Amino acid sequence: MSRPGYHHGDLREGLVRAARAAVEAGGPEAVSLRELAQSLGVSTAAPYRHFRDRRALLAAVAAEGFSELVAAYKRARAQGGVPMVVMRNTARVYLALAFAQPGMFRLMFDSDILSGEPPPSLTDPAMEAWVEFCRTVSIVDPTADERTVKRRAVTGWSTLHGYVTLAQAGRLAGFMTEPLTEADLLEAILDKALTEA
Amino acid sequence: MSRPGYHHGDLREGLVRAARAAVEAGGPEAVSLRELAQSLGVSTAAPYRHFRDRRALLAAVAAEGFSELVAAYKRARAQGGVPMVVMRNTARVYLALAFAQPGMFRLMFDSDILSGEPPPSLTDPAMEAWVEFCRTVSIVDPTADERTVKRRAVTGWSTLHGYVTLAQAGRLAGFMTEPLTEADLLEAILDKALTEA
DNA sequence: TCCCAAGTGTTAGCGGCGCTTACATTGCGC
DNA sequence: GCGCAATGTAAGCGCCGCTAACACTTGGGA
Repeated sequence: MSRPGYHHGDLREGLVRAARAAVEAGGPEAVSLRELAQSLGVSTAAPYRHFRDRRALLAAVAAEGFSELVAAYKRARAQGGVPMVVMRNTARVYLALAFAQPGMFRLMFDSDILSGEPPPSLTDPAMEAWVEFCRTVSIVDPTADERTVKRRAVTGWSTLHGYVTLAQAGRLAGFMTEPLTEADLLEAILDKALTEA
Repeated sequence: MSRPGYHHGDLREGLVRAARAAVEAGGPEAVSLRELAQSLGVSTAAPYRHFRDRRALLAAVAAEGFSELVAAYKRARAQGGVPMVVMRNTARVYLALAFAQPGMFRLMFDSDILSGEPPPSLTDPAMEAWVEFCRTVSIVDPTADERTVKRRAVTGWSTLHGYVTLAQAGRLAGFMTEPLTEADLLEAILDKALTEA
């Protein structure tokens, strides 16, 4: 972390890495440009040479998250198996992201953080994630037309997303007295959401 | 809004009202205690006589939101009709809250805003909302045991919540090219989520 | 080879924020 | 009528995002 010369070397990359660490440690709101700059041994103004503002840095981190989500979706499908198993593994990918990296998850999906039109660099991987998810949905029922696939994808993703979001916001605590396992819920949710209609 | 004397009259109530207006205008992050104090013609330290910190004020606003949600749920059920119609109207209540008062909705459900253990004043109405929702779910199928009702309620609410959250975060924009109406989605979602399993 | 322009870093500072401490005023219950 | 709790104020701390003006470094063209 020491830096001999006047220039840092690759401050941009360093900022993204540090910001990501902060996001995963304390959530998006824990990212402070001043703090990051200090921890990288750089003045508080330096980050603005590489990112227009705080949101641009967060957008870069979120873009990484979406890229990795897409990659994980592809891996789940490449792993093969009965279509319904692939679908289930894909859902598990999403749940894993949400529960293993809640900070990153919130950065990617909370509405207030990246409000306004996100930069295209974010839009692209995010859209790709939809495409990948749809592809898996279409495997479950190859006869479905595109419109139906989209509807099922939105429904299924919404269910997963809503469950995760409510859980993370603590809105299920105290209500779900019987400890339904995530696997239980996943089955209950997916078997209904994606097999018919 | 003018205040002759030294004391404000009912600063607490004024703060909640102003905060709520700010939330509905610009979202929870638009609430600044200093700004609210100034707009109420009061010093910047005055709000802290009534709320421990910013989160406590937001929690009070959120509590209002939950109370009103509960009341709306009850109204939907009191309105009567075939069970499935009641269920549908209840879902509409939730969608209406989300789309007509997006700021309040985010305040109530975004995870970062009221993180940590919420004060009991918030916990209570929030839990009541679950109870009311479950009651309506149980009407659809009165033979279901409590555990099943809870599972269906969590599933259904999750689907609604996820759809709304994704929509508000702009994560559906550009993907749903065919403009499915909300009514379409509501049917697609609810008919699957709540009628069986 | 020199030199200059682009890139990258620094210093200093503006305005805003949440929150605290110490002090001032008020008005209600005794 | 008085004393005390409730409620207000002024001032200030430390943090934040962001900007403007200036300094250093480096690489590529004359």
